[in-house]
Amino acid sequence: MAKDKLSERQQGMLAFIREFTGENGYPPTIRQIGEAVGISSTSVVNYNLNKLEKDGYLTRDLKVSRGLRLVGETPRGFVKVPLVGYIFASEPVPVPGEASAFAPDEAIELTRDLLADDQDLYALRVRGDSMIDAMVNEGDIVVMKKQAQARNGEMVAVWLRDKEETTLKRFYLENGRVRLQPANPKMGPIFVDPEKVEVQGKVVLVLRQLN
Amino acid sequence: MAKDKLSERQQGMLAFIREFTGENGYPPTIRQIGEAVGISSTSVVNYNLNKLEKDGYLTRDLKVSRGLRLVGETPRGFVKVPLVGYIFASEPVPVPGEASAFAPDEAIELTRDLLADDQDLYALRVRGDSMIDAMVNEGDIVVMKKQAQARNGEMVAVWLRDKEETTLKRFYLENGRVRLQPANPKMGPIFVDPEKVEVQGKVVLVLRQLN
DNA sequence: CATTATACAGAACATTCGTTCGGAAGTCAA
DNA sequence: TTGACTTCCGAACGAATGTTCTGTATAATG
Repeated sequence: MAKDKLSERQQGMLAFIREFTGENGYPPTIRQIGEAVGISSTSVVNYNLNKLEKDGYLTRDLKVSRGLRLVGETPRGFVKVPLVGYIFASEPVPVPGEASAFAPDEAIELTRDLLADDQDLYALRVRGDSMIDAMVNEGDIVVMKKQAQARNGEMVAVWLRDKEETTLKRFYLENGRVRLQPANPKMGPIFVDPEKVEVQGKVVLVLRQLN
Repeated sequence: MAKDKLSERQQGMLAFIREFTGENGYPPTIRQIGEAVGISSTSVVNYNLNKLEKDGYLTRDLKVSRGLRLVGETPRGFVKVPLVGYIFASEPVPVPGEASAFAPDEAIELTRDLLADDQDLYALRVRGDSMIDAMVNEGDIVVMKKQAQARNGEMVAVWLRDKEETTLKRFYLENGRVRLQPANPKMGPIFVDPEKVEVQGKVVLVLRQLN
């Protein structure tokens, strides 16, 4: 609660805890903190840690070695999504084989709060500019969730049998036909016979890195 | 190195370590691991940990409490980017004030490998569909790096003084004039007097979450 | 059969590590 | 001044925790 400014020592402690934890994968002990910031007595470190906790900068688990956690650093929720290939209009999208749970030459790491769900995900790099109507372009990465069915309104990757083409669209089944709505609101939908549509997966995230 | 398959116990240990660490921010003790997977003797846990280390599944720091680290389990690279507002065509983009280092009602967390740089970043939510030519749309999130100058080829947010409009384009200064190139390759560039262009920041990442 | 390696248990041991206590020095207000 | 409060130190205590040792059972090997 005390909204006092932190003492230099306390700032140093926070900085050290952050750095140490990042480097070692576990937090430092009281004695390590003391040594780092130049405190000879463990009780003083303890004293300041309690203060920092009261001020809301960290959480302590009493009686537990290294029982520290910086608040805000918390979530620690990662998802590693294998980058399994490319997506472009003229081919069906690759779907990672069941068996090959692991062979990802590459993977991207995302924080879990970017995703609603973290099961059955895989990522594809967009190749070519044939998907501009889906607002994705060469180099973008689309994160897909493996599923063969789509619910209305979901953005899915579909393979159009007769056109022999992959496309990313919002999916609507209505009046016995499938309406595929481009992401770009300035473009109109296309209508397809449900028999001719193969849902390859649902798009859950699009990433575009600029450099 | 032993490429034997892991015993069920060892898999359980790895899973527990991963879960515990994710939940608490620090790894479990030997005894906690033992309890979790049903091993009564600390020596047996130790034994299996050594085996797992030899097989390359984790790293141990001897003599150190909770001195465990799962390999491949992320170098813990987070970046917390404050979500400071909205971007739309009819207003200049907000730039977080120098002083207000903290006031982010919201923030998004990204893994560091998504970004080339992690300094001076902030995020904006796209409002409206007036930026479709930049391949971003309502609801998308753009991550910006604060900078007032652009180098050729960079994707920047610029404020066009005479049009009174914000736009996202690739920036090229050539022959004394500025060429602004839309992300959408099917659209042509616009040319502007350098005096009329205010660079508000560089776009480093575009995120689109679908739900 | 004897030998070796693996996987485990239990107990004891040795540190590491969090906690507590008495006290000292400084600041601030009554 | 006195008294409270804060910040610090040093030392000691006890619990938490990693390590080691002895021993057993099993399977594979020759």
